[in-house]
Amino acid sequence: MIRVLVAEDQSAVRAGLVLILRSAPDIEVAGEAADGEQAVALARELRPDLVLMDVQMPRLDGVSATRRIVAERLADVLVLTTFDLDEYVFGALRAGASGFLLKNAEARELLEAVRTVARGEGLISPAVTRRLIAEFAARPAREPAADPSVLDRLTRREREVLSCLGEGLSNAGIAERLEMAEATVKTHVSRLLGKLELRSRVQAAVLAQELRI
Amino acid sequence: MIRVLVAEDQSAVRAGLVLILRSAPDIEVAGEAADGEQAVALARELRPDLVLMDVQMPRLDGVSATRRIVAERLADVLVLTTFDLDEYVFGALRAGASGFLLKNAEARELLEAVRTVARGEGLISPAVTRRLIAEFAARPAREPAADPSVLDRLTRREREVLSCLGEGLSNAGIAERLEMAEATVKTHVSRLLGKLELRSRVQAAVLAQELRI
DNA sequence: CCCCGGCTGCATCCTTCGATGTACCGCGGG
DNA sequence: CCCGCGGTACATCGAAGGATGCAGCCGGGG
Repeated sequence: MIRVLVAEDQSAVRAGLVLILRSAPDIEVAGEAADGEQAVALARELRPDLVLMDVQMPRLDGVSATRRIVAERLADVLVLTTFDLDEYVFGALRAGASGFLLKNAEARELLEAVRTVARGEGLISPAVTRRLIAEFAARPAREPAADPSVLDRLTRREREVLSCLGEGLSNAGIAERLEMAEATVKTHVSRLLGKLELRSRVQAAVLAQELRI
Repeated sequence: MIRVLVAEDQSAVRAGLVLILRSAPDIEVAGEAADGEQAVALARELRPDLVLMDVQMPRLDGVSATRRIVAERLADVLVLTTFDLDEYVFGALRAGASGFLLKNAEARELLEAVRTVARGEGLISPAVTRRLIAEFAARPAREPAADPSVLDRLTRREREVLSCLGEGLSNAGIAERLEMAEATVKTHVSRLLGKLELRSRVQAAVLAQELRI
């Protein structure tokens, strides 16, 4: 039995969703929420298998609610919306939603979507899948250019200094942050430049950026 | 009528796919290819609506073939594979595939997938959708942190210098690249630092990185 | 026409950076 | 024990960077 929490502010729509869900023998409506805050609260309380989440809701929008629920690992989230705006789709998926369905979906599709997500799989409305693919393809592949293994050659202190360099700090700034003399900072900078085969702190900063540190 | 080109090296599997496709009244098998090279050549010749593409094929693999077909805008590509390895999935999607289906799909699902892609929508096997979402979410959101509008305040020359800074070049290096005296480079660096409210070239380099310039 | 303001270019001066030499500490092996 | 080695720390000095002042150049008004 799949226990579902329905989060949708328009009561008529919510009633419709509940009706559809109840029509399935393997699905049970565990609760109903009329806004995002309630959705999070009820998810904590009821621990459903899945939350059917509308995007547009008062108090706390569906995307934010999704983020919280996923962060606390309370349940999987299937996001439901009328509009297939990119910001909704990408926002919801980045928030950790397991699926994204448009409201114009058939009742049958909705039930199938619930079962799919409950199985631990993912589901995207066909109409938005192509844009997701496009967006995905557009993003540059995680550049293997920046090789984290080079960091192994650095000592802990040197890594700390490199991190500071990535923030654009001056030697004086680093000295203050790491509580050492500026002269010492220079030593570390010099050594890490040598180990990484760089010629200036600027290149080190760029590298730190690429390595996200 | 949807015209489909089937690209699959194992003849038995290919025959099975053709049989399934022929069973649908709205789908026509326009041709069959036994490797990637053939697939590209036949796509050029037959101009099908859609190519059903296996990943593992001799001579030219399915991902590369997909890349070519999409680059030439010959047809949409629905990639088919036995294994849902990340490299296949992400590779195929980045190559421009419109859909990705596992071979364990039912005949009905296959036909539905063909129709979906032919409609211009996208389709991903549920089993791999979740990983696509995860991968998508893992990629850093195009950070709005770095605001491209600040660049409007810079002159063309200053933007060129900023770009060089982003590569970690020294003033001397920039002078050579842009063919001006080092003293002039310093002027531009100084001015752009002021306009961007930064305090060192390192911060400018970091900013240039974030803006991807 | 001339003037003005912004862009571009260069030179001067002081600050910061980076290379180098040295010293201290802790640790493992001869 | 003493030595060597790697990590950390600091001082010194030449080199690079950054601020500032100033000059030519162009385009739009007055």
